[in-house]
This record gives sequence, structure tokens and C-alpha cells, in this order.
Amino acid sequence: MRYRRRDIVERAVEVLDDYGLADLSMRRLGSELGVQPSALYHHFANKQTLLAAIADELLSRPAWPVTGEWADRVVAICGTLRDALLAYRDGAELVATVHAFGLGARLPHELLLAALADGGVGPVAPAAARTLLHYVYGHAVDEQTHLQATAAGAIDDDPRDVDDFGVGLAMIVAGIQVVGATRS
Amino acid sequence: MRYRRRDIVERAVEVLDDYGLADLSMRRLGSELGVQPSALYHHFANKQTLLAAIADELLSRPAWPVTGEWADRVVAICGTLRDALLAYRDGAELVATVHAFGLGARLPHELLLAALADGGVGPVAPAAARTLLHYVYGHAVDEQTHLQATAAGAIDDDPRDVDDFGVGLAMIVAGIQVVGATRS
DNA sequence: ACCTGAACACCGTTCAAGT
DNA sequence: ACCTGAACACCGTTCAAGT
Repeated sequence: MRYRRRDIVERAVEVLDDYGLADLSMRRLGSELGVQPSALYHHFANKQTLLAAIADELLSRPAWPVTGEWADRVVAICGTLRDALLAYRDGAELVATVHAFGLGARLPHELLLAALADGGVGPVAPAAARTLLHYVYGHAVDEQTHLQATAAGAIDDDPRDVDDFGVGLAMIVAGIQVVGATRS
Repeated sequence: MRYRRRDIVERAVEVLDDYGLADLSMRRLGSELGVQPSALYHHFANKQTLLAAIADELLSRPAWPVTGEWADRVVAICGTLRDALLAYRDGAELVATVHAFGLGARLPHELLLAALADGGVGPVAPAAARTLLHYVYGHAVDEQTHLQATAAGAIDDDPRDVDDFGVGLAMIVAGIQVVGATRS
């Protein structure tokens, strides 16, 4: 069997969703494709690069909001990002890791920065964008860990507030409005 | 050589600081102590438990602020946490991971929650504490990755704002003041 | 109580060689 | 261009046995 880069990424997304990030090894993916692990190195320099490609694939799938009043738009982008992360097993951890390593997953940052700049938030826009991203990634990783733990049979002792995500997000957006020069 | 749990944790902190999290393996730590890797399993159920003990050790070292007006106290706790994370190689990644897995590193959360509750922030205190933690961990991991990358010889192309950390933190605290019932 | 020795079931990556 | 086969240098963890 001969594969192209995109075929491998698509199969990797399936392996991720079916078996989780810990079982997404180069050897596992190779055998899933009926190919030697070393064959993957013809398409990707290393595993990190492959993971970055998977993260970018996951982030390319949703329809991202690009219009609207800046605060609403920021909230919508963060909500879309959260949904995208939670849509695949270990999606939050994968994308957060790729983003932290700086190898990909740049789209959400660009969209947030554009929304904040358009909104006239001023010189705090870069710090605001990063703060929002840290929040969404951190919250989504927590939530996904918790969801998967309870789904695996652990006691769901700690039923978190219904719109816990929205509360924290609203706090940050309010803070941006206070600190930034908020015209329109 | 016979060791106690605390000796192993102390040596592990040194290995972490000298060689980094990626090289902190059970086999490496064992050989560093002159002991078989399997000997470590007499003291720790698994590697995760050992990492949690290391995280708790790092967090026990600083003097934590426990008094003051709540907003100042929150800022001081977050600053102390950030300093503690950056004080050891890969400290931010280690503590953030342990915290995400829920196996340890609970002290900062407790301190923030106490400060917010004392401050009369009201029912949003839990969400506020988590938002602050996600911010500090996310920012510290980013900063440490960036610092270690430039220290390793990569081009320091992107000189981040001087008090970047403080700007984001101030935004979140301002947001808490807006959303929470801020008496006192 | 604490450690050894050996094994089990894996990893990511490289590289010459094949088609 | 894409893949095989084999190797290198590792992992975490278990478990019977030793002292």
C-alpha cells in the first residue's frame, strides 16, 4: 500500500479517537496502515511533526466565526475551539501540547488576535489573546480528563457547574474590557 | 544503599533540574541512586505517583502569602507560584501535568480559593480560582519553553513584553472584580 | 523493609537496501 | 517516491527471590 501524507493524517485521527493519545505510537499507526513504522518517516520528519499535522487537521474542521461585535466574536471563537477540542478523544491534550511546542495549532491564536485588534482593544490585545488561549486549553484538558475518567467508571463525585466554562470566559472578557481601551 | 521515600524525591528533583523531565526516567533515577529501577517501586506505586511527590516538594519550598487584601493576595500567590515553577528545569510542565492528572499539586488551588472566599468574591470563587490557575500554568509553561529554547541557542526573535505575565493576571483579576460580588 | 535480576511488552528513530 | 528489515538505544512495570 502506498500512502500520501494526508491519508496518514486521516488515519491517525481515527486511531487517536478510537484508542487515545497514549496508544497513538508510530509503530501502532504503522501497523494500523499495514506498513512498517519506518515508512512514516518518509512523510514526517518525526512524531512531533505528525502530531502537529493532526492538530491542524482537527482545527480545520469547524466553521470559525469571523464577524460580529468583538466580545461576542471572542466568546464564539473560544466556544468553537472548546467544542473542537472535546470532539475527539484526547483532542484537548493533543492540541494544547502541539501549541505549547510551537509547531502548529496557530489558527485559534490568529483568529482571537484579529478579533481583538478589530475591536480596538489596543496594546493589550496580544496578552489578551494568550490569556484566552491558556484558559480554553487548560479548561478543556481538565474537562476532558474528568469526562473520560467518569466515562471509564470512576465515581462522578464532583459534578461541576453547568456553565462553568462560560463563567470563567466571561470573567476574562470583562477583564479585557476593563484593561483595554474599549471603543466599540 | 537503602533509601527512604524522601531521599528519592530529593534526588529526583536534582535529576529534573540537571537533565530535564524527558530524561527523568525510572531507570535513570535508579542508576543515579545506584539502585535497580525496580527498587523504586517499593517506595512509589508508579511513575505518576513519584512525579506527584516531586511536584508537591517543589510547591512546598516557597513561602506562600496568606494575608492581605484579596486582590493583592491573589496576585502575590500567582507570582509566587510562577516563580516556583520557573525555579527548576521543566518545573512548569511537571507541576501542570501533575495538577491536570489530579494526583497532587493541590496547594496553589487551595490558597487561591481561600483568598477569594475570604475576599467575599461569592459563588464565582471556584471558577475564578481555576481560571487563575490555568493562566499561571499555561503562561509559565510557555515562558519556560521559550526561555529554554533561547538558552539552547535558538534565535530569540520574539522578545515578549517585559511584564507580560502581570498584564494578563491584572486582566483576570479585574474580570473577577466585575463578575464577583466585590465587598471589602 | 528494601533491593536484585530477569523478564515482558513496548517505545522513537536511523539507515542501507529494495521496487 | 515510497517502503522493508533490521538494528540501536531506550522505556514502565512485574515478580520471584534474596538479605
